[in-house]
Amino acid sequence: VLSRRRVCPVTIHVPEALSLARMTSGATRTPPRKTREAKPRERGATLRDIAEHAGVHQTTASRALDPQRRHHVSAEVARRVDLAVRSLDYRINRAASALRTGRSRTIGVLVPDITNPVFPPMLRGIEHALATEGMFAMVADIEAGRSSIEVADLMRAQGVDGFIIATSQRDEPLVARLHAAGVKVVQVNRRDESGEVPAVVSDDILGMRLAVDHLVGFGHRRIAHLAGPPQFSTGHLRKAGFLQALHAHRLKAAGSVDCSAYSVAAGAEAMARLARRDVRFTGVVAANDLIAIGAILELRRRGVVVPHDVSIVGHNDMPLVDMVSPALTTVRIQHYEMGRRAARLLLDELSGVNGLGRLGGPGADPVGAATIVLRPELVVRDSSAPPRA
Amino acid sequence: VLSRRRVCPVTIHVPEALSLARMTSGATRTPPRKTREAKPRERGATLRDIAEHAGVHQTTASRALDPQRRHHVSAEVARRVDLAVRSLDYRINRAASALRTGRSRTIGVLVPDITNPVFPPMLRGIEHALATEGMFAMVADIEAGRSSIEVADLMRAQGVDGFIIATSQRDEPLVARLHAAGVKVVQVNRRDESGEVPAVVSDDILGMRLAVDHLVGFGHRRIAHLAGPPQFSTGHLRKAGFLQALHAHRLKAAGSVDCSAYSVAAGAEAMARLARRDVRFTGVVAANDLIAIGAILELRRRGVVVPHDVSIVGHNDMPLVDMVSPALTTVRIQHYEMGRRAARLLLDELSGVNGLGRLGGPGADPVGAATIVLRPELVVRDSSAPPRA
DNA sequence: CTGAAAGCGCTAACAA
DNA sequence: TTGTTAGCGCTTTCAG
Repeated sequence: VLSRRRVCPVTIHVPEALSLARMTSGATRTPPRKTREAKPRERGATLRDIAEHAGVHQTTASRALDPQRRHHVSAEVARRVDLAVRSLDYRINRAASALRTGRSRTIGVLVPDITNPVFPPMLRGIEHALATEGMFAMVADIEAGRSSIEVADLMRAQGVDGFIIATSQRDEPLVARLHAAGVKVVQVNRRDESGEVPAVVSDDILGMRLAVDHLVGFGHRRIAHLAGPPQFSTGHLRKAGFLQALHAHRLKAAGSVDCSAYSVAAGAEAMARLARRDVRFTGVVAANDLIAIGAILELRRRGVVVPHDVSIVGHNDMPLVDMVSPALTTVRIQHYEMGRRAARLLLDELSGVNGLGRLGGPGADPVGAATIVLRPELVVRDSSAPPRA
Repeated sequence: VLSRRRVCPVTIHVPEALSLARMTSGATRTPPRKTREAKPRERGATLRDIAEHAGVHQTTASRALDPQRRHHVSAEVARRVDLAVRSLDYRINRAASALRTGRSRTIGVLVPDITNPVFPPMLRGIEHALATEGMFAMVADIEAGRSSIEVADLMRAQGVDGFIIATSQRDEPLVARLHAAGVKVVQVNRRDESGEVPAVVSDDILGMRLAVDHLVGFGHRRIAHLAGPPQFSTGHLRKAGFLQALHAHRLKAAGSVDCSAYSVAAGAEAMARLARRDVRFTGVVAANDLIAIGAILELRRRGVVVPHDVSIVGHNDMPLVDMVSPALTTVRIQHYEMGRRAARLLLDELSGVNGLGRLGGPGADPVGAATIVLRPELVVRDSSAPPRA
């Protein structure tokens, strides 16, 4: 029986200093760590190794390594600990840290379709903001058929510290559920309508006003709208903004049809429906660039030339829309900045006022959730022009 | 002193069954858990709660919840455990699990620039593959100025089970370093040249042959190349493939210039350099679509019409290149599939042959690393045509 | 400023 | 098939 109890029979690729530390410590401990043996991968140096190498107690080493508490240890100790870290190639074990503190330094990000060019820059903004705090994003692409609730539950099990959600519908059960459970959530780009969960969005109403004003400025009077899916705040608000902007000019919509999705196909299909209605229009404001492109394709198919016969304005200023033919006039929104701000907002929530003052949970923020609204700008290109005389 | 030692003075939002379990257990345990008190967020039910609710031991509950070991437990117990899970809204604590097992069910993904439309579908493939195993991707966008080595080290600290790397240069210190440390790594799209680390790539040589054969088939004889950055395998191999394909037709390159990046700007700049050389060409094969578009812009600026005066073929079939003017003839590569396969390869490595047979580390796979090469296909559109007579 | 002690929630090894 | 025991590596009291 005793023969099985040897200390770490094999050691591979472990710096010498480290294995020394291990051996010395072996004696002072309860029975040697047998669990150490057949691990999936050798584990690196631990805090105990650092402590021994630096000749201090674990606790002290831990303090020396935490920027927050670093100044509670003597300069000399800090130096020795740093040295040990370097010579043993120590990396903190976040799993252990997470288990102990309940914080994983990870956040969950839910996007509806990374393939939609709107989201990559947002993701970028999110990651860059997280990186400044040494945190990471666990990204999940919620494809059709996968429940965002299930994915979020898995992420909660993983211990994410909070969520950034770009999949919100206007009535979004997931957001409500997470919020009710006291989980920190920030919405980005789209938002639910509870008003209880913070969000970072573009000013969709203003965006549509820019588009409408532009066409009206050209002299267009008969303007139609290809609306986004009404279950998203973007679709809903842009449509409202469109109508509102027309109203300000004392105009009525020449027509408006909802698209089933933000896609080229849906845009083409919607334009076909609009055309079938036999309404007259000289300008079209689309809820998004993909829809605008679909519309252009459908018009072309019908022998209508953009912008000669009909002007079209998109929304988002996706990459390459300056290269399509005709180059698309569109409303540029701040994707990267939206992502960045959303992450910052979440970080603030995690460490900030709400962190300990209240216990989180529903109603934790009686003032109402923070909402950040970013300003879009119009980018005029070739798909819009004055109407034919 | 004693007054401070009360057990959990406040309990909020905890299901009744749960708090009951807690109280009962309190007695049988060592001193009551004081650490429980001011946590960042209330923790949910634990395995111990489940065990008590189901009237079995923790270990048994654990077994019942692990699909691997579930059949080692009686059907009745399994049922009771499932019931407990549902009624207590239990979610496994992966941090604890990770600490114990050394596996986090997370993998790290490094991309050079998510904003480049090549990567989102790859990411998608990766995530979908991981999702089948309930795993997640921690994605980091390695922007200029952030060291991929540092990011990877942070991710290692987070305990990722492996890496998928899309940032490889031909001589990639990161890949070498990780591999040397016995970390599981798979490369996608680009690969290093050590040949020791598995990769999933597109057949770049074949891709260029398709492009060249297409132009030659049209009757082009003077064909130039706009090469990708030579430090990437894609840039290097596509250039080699281009030359090789020309050679097979007994032709010589009309010229070849390297681009400094895969971008529209770099493509335009390279085309300008090529034009300045005063070489004659009727066809151009670009290493990537963005470069091709940059080239088209630059040619247009110089009064050269595509495809009337010069034909251009791109590479990748990025979204929207069918909409640019002229619609781009290009080589389509399987982005989504590359990502999916890369993830599967990594998963196999993690659970498979290498998992326990060898100890990982350098030389763990004496047969040589697996490489998966996917076939590209040519997509003919409007940017290529027979040369003028 | 430093150290001792305890335990976060889980699972592997062993024993019954 | 089930239970016992121990400990993964960290941080948090609390005591000196």
